[in-house]
Amino acid sequence: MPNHVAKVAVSAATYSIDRPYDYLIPEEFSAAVCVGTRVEVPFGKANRSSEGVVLSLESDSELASLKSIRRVLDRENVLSEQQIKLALFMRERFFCTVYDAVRAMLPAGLWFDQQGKRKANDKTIEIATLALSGDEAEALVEAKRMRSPQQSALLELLCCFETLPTRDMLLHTGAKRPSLNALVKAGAITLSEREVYRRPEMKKVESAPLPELNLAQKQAFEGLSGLMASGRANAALLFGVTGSGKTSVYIHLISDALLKGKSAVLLVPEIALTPQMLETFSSHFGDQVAVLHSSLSVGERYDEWKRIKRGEAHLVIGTRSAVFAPVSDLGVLIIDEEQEETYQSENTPRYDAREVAKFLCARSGALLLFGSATPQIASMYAARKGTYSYFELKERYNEKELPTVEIVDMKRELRRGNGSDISSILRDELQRNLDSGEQSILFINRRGTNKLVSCGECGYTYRCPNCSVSLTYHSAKRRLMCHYCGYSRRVDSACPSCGGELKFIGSGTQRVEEELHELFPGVEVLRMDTDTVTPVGSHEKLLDEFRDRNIPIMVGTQMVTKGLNFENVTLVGVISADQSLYSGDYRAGERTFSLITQVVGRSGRGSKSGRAVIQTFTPENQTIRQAAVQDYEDFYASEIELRRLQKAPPLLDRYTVTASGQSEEQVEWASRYLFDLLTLSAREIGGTSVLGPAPLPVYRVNNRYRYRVHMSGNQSAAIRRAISAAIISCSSDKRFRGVTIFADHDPGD
DNA sequence: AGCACGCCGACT
DNA sequence: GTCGGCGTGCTC
Repeated sequence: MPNHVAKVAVSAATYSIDRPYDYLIPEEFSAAVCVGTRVEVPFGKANRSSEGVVLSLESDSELASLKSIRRVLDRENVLSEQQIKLALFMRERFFCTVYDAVRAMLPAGLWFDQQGKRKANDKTIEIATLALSGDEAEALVEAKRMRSPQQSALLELLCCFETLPTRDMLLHTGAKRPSLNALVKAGAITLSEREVYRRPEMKKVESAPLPELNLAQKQAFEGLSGLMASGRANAALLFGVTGSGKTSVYIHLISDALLKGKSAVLLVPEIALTPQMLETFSSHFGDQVAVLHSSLSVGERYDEWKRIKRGEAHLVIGTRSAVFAPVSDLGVLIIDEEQEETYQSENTPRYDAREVAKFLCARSGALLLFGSATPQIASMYAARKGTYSYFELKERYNEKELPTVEIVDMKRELRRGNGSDISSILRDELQRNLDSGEQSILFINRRGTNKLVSCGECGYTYRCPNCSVSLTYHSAKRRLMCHYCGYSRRVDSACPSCGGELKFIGSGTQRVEEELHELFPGVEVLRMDTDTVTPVGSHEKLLDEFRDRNIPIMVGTQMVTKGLNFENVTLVGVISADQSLYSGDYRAGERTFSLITQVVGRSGRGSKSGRAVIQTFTPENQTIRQAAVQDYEDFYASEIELRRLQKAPPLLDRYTVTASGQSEEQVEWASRYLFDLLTLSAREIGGTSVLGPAPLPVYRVNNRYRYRVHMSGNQSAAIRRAISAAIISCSSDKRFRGVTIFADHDPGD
């Protein structure tokens, strides 16, 4: 019985009507339509054309009459059966449509623009092939030498290589195009097109032997390798303190997978920050590496995707979306710095790469490895329960001591009359480093690192017209900007409200930089923040400069915390540790611990031992004290107790449902309605609680108001069903037209 | 989301 | 009589 019917996920279907739709397969497409190809189908009353993807093939349908597929959009399937299962899982897990999931899984180059043109095509180059036997060709080379020397030279070159790109041939011989055409006409050579890959640019590196492992690394590697070889679905946590050499374990594990003919995927939080890491991996795995991240061109990304799909690249390194790389026979999937929030997507589909990875590895029997120096409380909880296997690297590389850490009470500093950002203790430590020619890094733990502009007389501040936040001043652009929607405007010469003088309050890196100049006149300070690192690659340049020119002090934001490795840095200072602590969500402690640990870890990576100074207005705060002595165990113990009391994850599953729209009243009503629906469901499910609705901390973004309801319990599947039903009910309610609703599992903010 | 069907008021 | 208002319901 041939398959006449295709079940199709349609792009025009919204979440509330998203289901597989049956379409007839016209006779002429019966060979071309297979599972995982995209098709064009008529949809709705007006039979508007919509894209769709074939989920399965059936012999017939339960429905009496069906519409037919109009066109097949791919020559071969763009999704595997496995990936289709993943898309269906994502719909259920992240409250998106199947097609939303498909959109996230495929590279942008495969999609079509308004005119129906592909955004990236296969790139080809013209190549010439010798059409004569060796002897014949050599004879012709001689014959042509006098009358047509260019033709002769071209032919002679081709004799050595059989086939060559024509561009290179013309370049090498200096011959012109007509000579080449003449050879074609004479039947001496033939021209054809060959597909080439657009490869992202990478520094050329020498191939290197596998790094040597110390005892602890070896034990971790052998344990993990054993799990991988078992072929059973496994997840493991590798807890390795900063500088303990997790990367070496990754390299051995990946090499192990590749030797067994399997592929490997390595997810990193932010590729721009890890050029050193990329170099290391390409020195070991060369062309087997495919890189996927946001700063690739559409063409490059598409070609890397093809190399992976065709089995020409077996190791994928990339950010969040690389979890969708079309690898076959996955051996190991590693998520480095697994606590980072960048693994969670903030746009539709609002997926979490860690959840996707869990699904994929469970399905394929691959090993899933979470690596971190400061694991999520949830991950360590899973390891303690035995859900994850557990491995530890306790020793720092070549048994280096942790930096000595001093906590400075800024309240006391203030009482003593020092109102600046730099305490007397930090000042003395900086002086010590200046004297000894060693380098220091100062870290500012603040979100808005830009200047605030306000009136010195009436206190007026500039607010964003679209969002409920103040505008900040970007000196590079010389404009006031909104961080949430990108709105910008020029700054007035005087206060627009009272005509008073406007003050520029440098709230972050700039102010610290100025204070440093006052404290240490003539000492060079390198500043690194969004103001100084806008163009692509300038981040790297600044870091190289810091190292090569041995600049005494670097001041920066978040970006100075990640994976940097500078021999001569022996002092780090955290200007204010408090900022991330009191954001009001249950993961604030986790974030602060991780942040401080990472900063402190930048110190003393070379032969000299390191120091760290942490400034805080709450020196008695337990999390700060635990982070200072790098006592994760203790932090975990107190944090998990807190979670137990708060009934927070990981002891319960928590979901949030958010309504947003331009009318605050409508959004409020919609969220109230959601709350009522969910409360009813919660009563049915039992052991489930619903909180809210409440406006988000920044309750207006881009002219849209945002309200949120929380739902937690341990019946995760039932909760998800209830949320799905509530979203459908609410978004098909006419009273709430213009309100959009989305849900997240345990979001970070 | 779109789009058609359908059942009531202002117009040629 | 009919043009068009937007309430209601469906999308293979």
